[in-house]
Amino acid sequence: MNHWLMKSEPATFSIDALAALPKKTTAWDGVRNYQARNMLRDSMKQGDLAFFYHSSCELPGIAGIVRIVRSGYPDATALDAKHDHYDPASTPADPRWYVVDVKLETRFKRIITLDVLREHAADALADLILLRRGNRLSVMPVTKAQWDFILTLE
DNA sequence: GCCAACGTTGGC
DNA sequence: GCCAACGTTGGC
Repeated sequence: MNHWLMKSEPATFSIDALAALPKKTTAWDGVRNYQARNMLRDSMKQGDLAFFYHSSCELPGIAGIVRIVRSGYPDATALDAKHDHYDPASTPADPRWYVVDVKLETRFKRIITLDVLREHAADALADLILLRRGNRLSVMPVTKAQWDFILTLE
């Protein structure tokens, strides 16, 4: 089983919004970056766990954990001309963008803030992609060691 | 709102 | 295939 971190702007889709859904499950759509797409399409497997990260907000940080409940399949929002995330270059025969389905596993009582994560940037989290300068990747792998360490910060 | 960093686009 | 211009991300 692999571990991941997935970013979302809470103003667009927050962990509370996920918790409010009937089955606490949704397609993680709208990713339009090839590196992230490749992970959604090729690497994320049913049963994997991912941190749900809130970005571009008052308190950036990890808000909880989701489980991947369906591996990669084409992003329908890219095929819908009326949708904000429509991409005319993506077609049903040759889909360009992918989603996975995620289900809420745990909502942390308190966010593990970016500040707290940064406190360990010199040691346990030295290689965490999230903390790399200029990092913009919205879906990224997390090692088991990083995952376990971050859980101790909750 | 600012700005650094980075990915993408398009002219050549 | 290069690279400047542009758009986006995301923290502050």
